Amino acid sequence: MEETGRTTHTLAALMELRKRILNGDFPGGTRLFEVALAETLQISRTPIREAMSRLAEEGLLDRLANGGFVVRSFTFADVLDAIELRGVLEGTAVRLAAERGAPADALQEVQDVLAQLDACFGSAPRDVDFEAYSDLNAQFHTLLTALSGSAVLQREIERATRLPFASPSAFLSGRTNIDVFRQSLQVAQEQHRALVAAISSREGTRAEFIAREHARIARRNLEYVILENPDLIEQVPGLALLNS
Amino acid sequence: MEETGRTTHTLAALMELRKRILNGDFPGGTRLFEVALAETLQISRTPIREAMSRLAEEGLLDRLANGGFVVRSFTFADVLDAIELRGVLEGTAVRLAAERGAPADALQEVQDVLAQLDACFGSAPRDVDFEAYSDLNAQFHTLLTALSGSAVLQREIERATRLPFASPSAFLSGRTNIDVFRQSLQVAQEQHRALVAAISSREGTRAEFIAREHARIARRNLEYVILENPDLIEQVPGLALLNS
DNA sequence: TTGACGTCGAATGTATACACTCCTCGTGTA
DNA sequence: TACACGAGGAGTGTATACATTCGACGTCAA
Repeated sequence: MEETGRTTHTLAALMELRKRILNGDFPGGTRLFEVALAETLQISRTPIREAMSRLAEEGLLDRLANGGFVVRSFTFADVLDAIELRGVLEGTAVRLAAERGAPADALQEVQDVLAQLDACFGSAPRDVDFEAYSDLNAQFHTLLTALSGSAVLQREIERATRLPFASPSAFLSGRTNIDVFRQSLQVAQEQHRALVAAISSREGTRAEFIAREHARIARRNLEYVILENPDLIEQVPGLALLNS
Repeated sequence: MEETGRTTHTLAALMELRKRILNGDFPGGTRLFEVALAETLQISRTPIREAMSRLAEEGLLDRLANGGFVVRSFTFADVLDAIELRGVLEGTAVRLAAERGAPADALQEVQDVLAQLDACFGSAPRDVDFEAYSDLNAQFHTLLTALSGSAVLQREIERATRLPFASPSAFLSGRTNIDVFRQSLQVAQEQHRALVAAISSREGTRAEFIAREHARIARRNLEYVILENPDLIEQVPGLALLNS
């Protein structure tokens, strides 16, 4: 993230507002007022404006026609669509990587992360180091998109992936104990391997297909988990902003 | 566009800066300073900041780590990638439209625009009403993406389409007299028809394929036109910001 | 010569006062 | 009752002064 640098009021407000939005303190459609937030956070309107502007960039806020911001409304269908979108974009990235030919050293780097991911799995099917897996998985996907050689695509993927819940594993893995979810990680890892293999052998179409399936499984898992445990929406910070 | 409303200094600065950037007044990599621009435009720093913030949203400016903005660098390869990306996204939209089944009235609306597009073509191969075609074409693509039924996807498509030159016909058609370009419009219109037909008959895979081919032709045309007429980069406003 | 250190300045961060706009609500009149 | 009009207030737009930060540059000493 970029907000590890200097601590300014703008960054503090940005993080605080993002936290509150994802936490569900402001339901979708809520209008945010500069003056009110300035009082709440004990700072002036200026950094509040700046922070809201950046949250609009991130897609968490919408600008109103005549000034002001409202919290963006996300439905459950939106979340599923975001995952599908991510699959399409990553699919394009790996297709391009295969078609254009990824540099050997970059490919090796991906292989290394892949091996590290393997190390997260223990002997039992449900024995997985979630914490490590999450981080490595994010790293894996980042390196993968970089293989495409398209700065434009990479940038848009980063954007789309930041949409709430575009990567369900990132926020579900550490917080739930649902078996179906744990076991799906084994499947995911299989796909990771197949993906890298397809890129290496320059099979663009196949790589794209696998990436899409990969996202589709993530999508289906989230769908399943939520439908089986509707109370998760209240429990998991970040899911609380859902409208429906 | 949204900037037809009330005329504020922020909007004035936004439009002026965007114009200058696209015009090539600020080459990619140029850092923009608040004070300097405030003096130039005879307004205070506040609306300048606001305008730059929005230009960062649009993807024309990049934020620097410790504050400030630089003009984003676009290479010719970036432009081609942006077109490819647009093809992928629109492809996804029409696939979803076909798979999920688009509402009949919305589909009819698309058919209407399709017919209007037909009316832009005269009897001779090169006899095309560019002005009308451009507007209708943009409208056609907008309606098409709306058929997907995915608000998230539609939003990201609008974003990606706003990237400079993601829709080459929009800025080339009215300004050039290149024959190959004129005739390609006939091909494009063929694809439009096939696209709508595929959606109507619920052939998602086929619809997606056509949309991608559609963008690929746009890409190839732009590539061809620019390589044959490198001086266009200087002549056409908006192309001037290219770095290489 | 090179490196550490301190000063200065340029540029952004922040606070705040004031201006403007739009919406709401009440009042008046037909 | 219905509608036009106008005042008031809520909220954002804008200007500006001041604070803060970071980097450039020069100085000094090893």
